[in-house]
Amino acid sequence: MSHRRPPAPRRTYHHGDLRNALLAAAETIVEREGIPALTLRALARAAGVSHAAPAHHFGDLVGLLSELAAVGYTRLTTRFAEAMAAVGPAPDRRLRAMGQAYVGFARAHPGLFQLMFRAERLDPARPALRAAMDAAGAALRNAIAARTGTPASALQAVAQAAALWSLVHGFSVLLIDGRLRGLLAALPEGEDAETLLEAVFAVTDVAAPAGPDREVFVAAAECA
Amino acid sequence: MSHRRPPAPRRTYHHGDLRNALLAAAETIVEREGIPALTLRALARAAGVSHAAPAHHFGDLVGLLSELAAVGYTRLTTRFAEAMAAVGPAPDRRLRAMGQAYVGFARAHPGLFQLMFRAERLDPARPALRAAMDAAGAALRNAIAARTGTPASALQAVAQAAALWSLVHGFSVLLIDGRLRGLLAALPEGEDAETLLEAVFAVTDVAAPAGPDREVFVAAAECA
DNA sequence: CACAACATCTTTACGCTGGAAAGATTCCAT
DNA sequence: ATGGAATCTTTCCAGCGTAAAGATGTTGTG
Repeated sequence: MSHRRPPAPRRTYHHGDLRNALLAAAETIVEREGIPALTLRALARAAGVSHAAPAHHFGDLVGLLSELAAVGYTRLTTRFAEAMAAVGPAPDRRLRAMGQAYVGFARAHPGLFQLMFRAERLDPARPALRAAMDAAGAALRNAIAARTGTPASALQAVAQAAALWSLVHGFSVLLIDGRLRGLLAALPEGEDAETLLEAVFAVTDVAAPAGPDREVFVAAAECA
Repeated sequence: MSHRRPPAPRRTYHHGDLRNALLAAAETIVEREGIPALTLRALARAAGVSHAAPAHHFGDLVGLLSELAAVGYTRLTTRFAEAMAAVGPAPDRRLRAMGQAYVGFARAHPGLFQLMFRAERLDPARPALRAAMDAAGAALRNAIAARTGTPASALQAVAQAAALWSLVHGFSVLLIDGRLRGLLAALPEGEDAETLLEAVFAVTDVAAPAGPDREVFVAAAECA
């Protein structure tokens, strides 16, 4: 089944598409045994090739991890698109759906997610990684801008973006690390991480219908 | 039974207080060269001892990293206490001060902060680490509970805690990783990460008594 | 003071890792 | 078909964590 596509950059020979096989094997290793277990040699063993074969395709370990992180970012981007398409055009719902997609991705692929933010083991200069990161970042920024509309100030616009990203990212990281176990245990019966996230959104009003009224109300409440 | 003198720790034998010397050297390595550079052998070289000496004090690498993370948590806890003591008894200000202390700690000790949340390289069963983590967590919970008062529901109470923690943690992680550089560059002249954090607090109304409008902010500040 | 038990550090050794270098195999263009 | 290039293997080296045994200074006990 070796069909040839003119612009196809992958020529199959011995193993046939070893590069993609390595990426797939790398992902299962990272999800099942964690990032430290993802070594060039372990990967080569899993793929049934010599330990030097991965280095040929990815240069070194940083190259492999960067390439794997890139597939993570593109997958996250498509997940963003799907989640937003599923809730219609309302900017509020779209932004909230994206936040849920962010956390959902982290829960579905914790190892990959952690790798995507392990800066010291990635090389952002790699074209694939940079492009994938830019795409994901652009999707996030667009959704935030669409919801914010015309902000009162540049500071507020930036703050809203930073707030939403910080919130969903922090929630994802803490949840994956099991740091929220205590809080989850304190939840009423039947509530899980997903409903907690919704409640977090409601409390922060970052991804909920907003207006200056609420802020004024809060300020007034503090006075009393 | 071992007496301990803070000013003159030269009480032990060969090297004298090698354990603390190792912890100090480990911190400088982690801050200057990152977590991957913190190896038992590099640490031994930095301390001028044989490469097996650290293993005797910490068991293995996980033990060393756990012990170092523990000093990070205790330092964070004292930073919490100092920051809250500096702003008086108002629960709002205290909570906000704690959030700022959280991010400030991450900025001051990025390597240590990252290590503290590198679950796969830590052993939470270590008494020192567990105790230090519990202390920091208790401080955080107390400050949140003091501000929340009597919440409308258990879900909301948990959500407020999760929201604040997620927000400051996510902000810290993204800031340290340089992921907020783009947003920081979009800030008005003279604004830095600190003012962005304040704006984030204002937007999320999790730890801020005021909205983004200066009038509202001033009004609320006068009330307090 | 003598001496044994102990804690601390060093030496040695083993298997694992990433990476470089060179050889072998297969594909592709000509 | 043939030369060149891409792909994979083999070999080798230094660094790593860790275990075990040896060396050295400290400390408790008579």
